[in-house]
Amino acid sequence: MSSFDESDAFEGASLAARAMAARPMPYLDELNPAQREAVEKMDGPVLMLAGAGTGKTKALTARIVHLLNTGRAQPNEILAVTFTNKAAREMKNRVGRMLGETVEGMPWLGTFHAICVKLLRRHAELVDLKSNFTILDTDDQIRLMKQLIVANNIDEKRWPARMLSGLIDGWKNKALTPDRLPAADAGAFNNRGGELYAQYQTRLRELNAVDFGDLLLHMVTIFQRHEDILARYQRWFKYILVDEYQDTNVAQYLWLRLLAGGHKNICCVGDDDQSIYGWRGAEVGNILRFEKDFPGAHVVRLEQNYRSTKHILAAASNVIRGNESRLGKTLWTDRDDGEKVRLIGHWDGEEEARWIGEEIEAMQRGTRGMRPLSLDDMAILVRASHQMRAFEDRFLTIGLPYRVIGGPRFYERLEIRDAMAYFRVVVSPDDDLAFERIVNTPKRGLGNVAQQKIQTCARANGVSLLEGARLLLEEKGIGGKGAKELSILVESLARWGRMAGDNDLTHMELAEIILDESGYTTMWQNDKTPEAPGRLENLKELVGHLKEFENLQGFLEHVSLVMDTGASESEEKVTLMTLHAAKGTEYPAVFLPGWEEGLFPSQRSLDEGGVIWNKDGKPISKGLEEERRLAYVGITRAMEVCTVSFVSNRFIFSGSFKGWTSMVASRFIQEMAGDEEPEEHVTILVPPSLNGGGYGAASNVGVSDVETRVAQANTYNSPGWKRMQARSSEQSYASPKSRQSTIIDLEAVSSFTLGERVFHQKFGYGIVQDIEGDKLEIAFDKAGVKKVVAKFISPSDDIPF
DNA sequence: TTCTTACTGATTTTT
DNA sequence: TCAGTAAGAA
Repeated sequence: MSSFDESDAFEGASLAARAMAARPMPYLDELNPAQREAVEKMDGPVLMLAGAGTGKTKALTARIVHLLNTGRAQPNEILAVTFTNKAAREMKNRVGRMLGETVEGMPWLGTFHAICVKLLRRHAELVDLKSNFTILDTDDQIRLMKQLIVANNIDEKRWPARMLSGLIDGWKNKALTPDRLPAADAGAFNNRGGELYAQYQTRLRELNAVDFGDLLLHMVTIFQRHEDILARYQRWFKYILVDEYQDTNVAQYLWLRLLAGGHKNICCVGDDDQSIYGWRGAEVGNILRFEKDFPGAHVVRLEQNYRSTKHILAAASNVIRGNESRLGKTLWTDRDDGEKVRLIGHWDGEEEARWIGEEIEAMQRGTRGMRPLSLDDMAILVRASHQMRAFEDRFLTIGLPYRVIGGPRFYERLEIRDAMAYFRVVVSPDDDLAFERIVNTPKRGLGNVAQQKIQTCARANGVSLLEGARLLLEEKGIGGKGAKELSILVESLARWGRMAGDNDLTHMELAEIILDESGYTTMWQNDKTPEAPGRLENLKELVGHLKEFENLQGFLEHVSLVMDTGASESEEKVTLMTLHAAKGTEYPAVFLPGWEEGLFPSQRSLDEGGVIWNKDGKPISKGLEEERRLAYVGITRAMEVCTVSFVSNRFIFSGSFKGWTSMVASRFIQEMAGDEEPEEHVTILVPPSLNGGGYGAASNVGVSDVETRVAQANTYNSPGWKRMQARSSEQSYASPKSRQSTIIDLEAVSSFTLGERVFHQKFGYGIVQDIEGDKLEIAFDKAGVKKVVAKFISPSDDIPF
């Protein structure tokens, strides 16, 4: 693939345009009438209401290609915004594929944030920043706020930094600057909210830093205050396209409206029924109001679904019909009826996980005449991430490979953030937050007291922390081993800084030198915790990623905006993720567990979601409607088989309460079946371990029922399970002694020998590699090498199932 | 200063 | 359950 710079892009596109114009435009022929309409209506405001699976990305990319081919705009005159890097990447690729080129020439296709960074770097001085400002992530943000809270003598236990961060984020999402904050909001956070917000903004400016919310907010401010600049961009961006419009917040909305204010050539694509980020500041109102905001808007509905079978679509439509605030679409498909949505009730979460595990294995083999599915074709979508644990436990036990989407990402890990903080200080010595993070990591004997002194010294002289530390050392304001270590660190940082300018040294070599000489690598090598090897592994991987960048600076810039590595795995795996993370994906087989009142819809969304009134004055719960959209998103991920399940008993941890709670099936289950013909699209499955049972029985279990079920469903009555229980209590007795004597220690684990095959409840089967006191090092078949306490291990012939 | 133990509190999450 | 933190002990 060849790349071309912006001046070449002009030639390339017009050549392509002429070549394309000479024959029918093939990309138009592949579109259905609605999609085609959305592509060909190029001027003026267009709202593309694209239901789930209706080929929205296809239409959007075809529109871009069409704009280019018809010569309406050059690649760099089109502004195309998405929410995620993934979406941006995909669109770039697809446009590129259609044009037969990588589209290096579309510099303004990206996320809101990425585009705003680019713009803000050009105009930083207008909001009192330098153009090399740093972008703080959530972690830095919270640490900064914590400092402010402490400095203001506020009890950080009653008023946690996380809470303040949530408030300020919320205000920024609503485009509220400190001076425009309504009194009611300013009074939040123990009456200090507004004040702290203003202080926080001042601190950011002092640090020459912005947070994610600022990227948008600063640009809105600039556009509002400087008409000439706004006008320039209004003219420059001839066409604007917005993906996932239902997810835009107020700040993004204002930003778009300002930019589109001139020609109004804006095309927004979205689906009000898939708006699930209200809690994060997204305003469904933006999409519902589009026609008012842009009078004369052309609305196109994409309603033909290419993804799911008729039954699945019908069940999804039944659910979403329960919502009042929607624009209304009716999805249809010319695919087969397919299989009905399957519904199954279980006794408890463990049984649910076990059943799904077995079902997945069955589908892999190919059941009931259905084609065998790959594990990659199956996904389990849960409401809250803690629900994943039950499945992970089960899958590890049976050795079913799975992948978790979401969760802590690479660049959020402790060791990665530490390493990057080192890089940050080297690249920009003024980065106080990064300096703070690494000054005593690894331990250098620089505790609170010493760090306080550095702070004071820096502030007194009006310099950065690093500079302050240097001055402090000169003045001999600090002694002992801390002083020695600190001077080593200060010198090293200066040395690495000089090395960064050295052309003979690659930035990867520099990174390794920094990590080694700072003692950071050694710190993890000496660490005995089981995570340490993984962390070292991650550090290696980090250095590997550097290869793709020209220098450390470029790398850091990229990482602050793109938090995923985009690494793909090759092995076949079942996917486990939250419903939120599932938006935009599709799988032949989808499992939707945990459909119970209080869990899904979640209690909190019902309590806190707020209420709005419909035109008849009837109250409708915003929270419930969003949950319902989530249910809709879940069902519509399925292409061929959709399995919904719920349990009658769940172990709940909520606040101080901990214990078994009996659950009631989610209202969405009833809604899914529809009113008129209950079982037209839904079929009820009976758990294999039960005779009778079924829907009603499992959702409302009486006491006598409970007892019989325990007897039937409980595999734990097996001798193996009992022996394991006995063993674990026996050895927890033994472990206190093990602290005193190694000899007794060995006795406690003497039932295991090197090379013995054993079983662990969470990690499954493995081989004992090493015995160290009451800890065993075991090479697990599926979970890798781990150190485990002996009491959690049983000989493998002792397994309970 | 650092290691240990006790306590708390718990959706959803991208940039 | 589990992680993250706060207070207390060595």
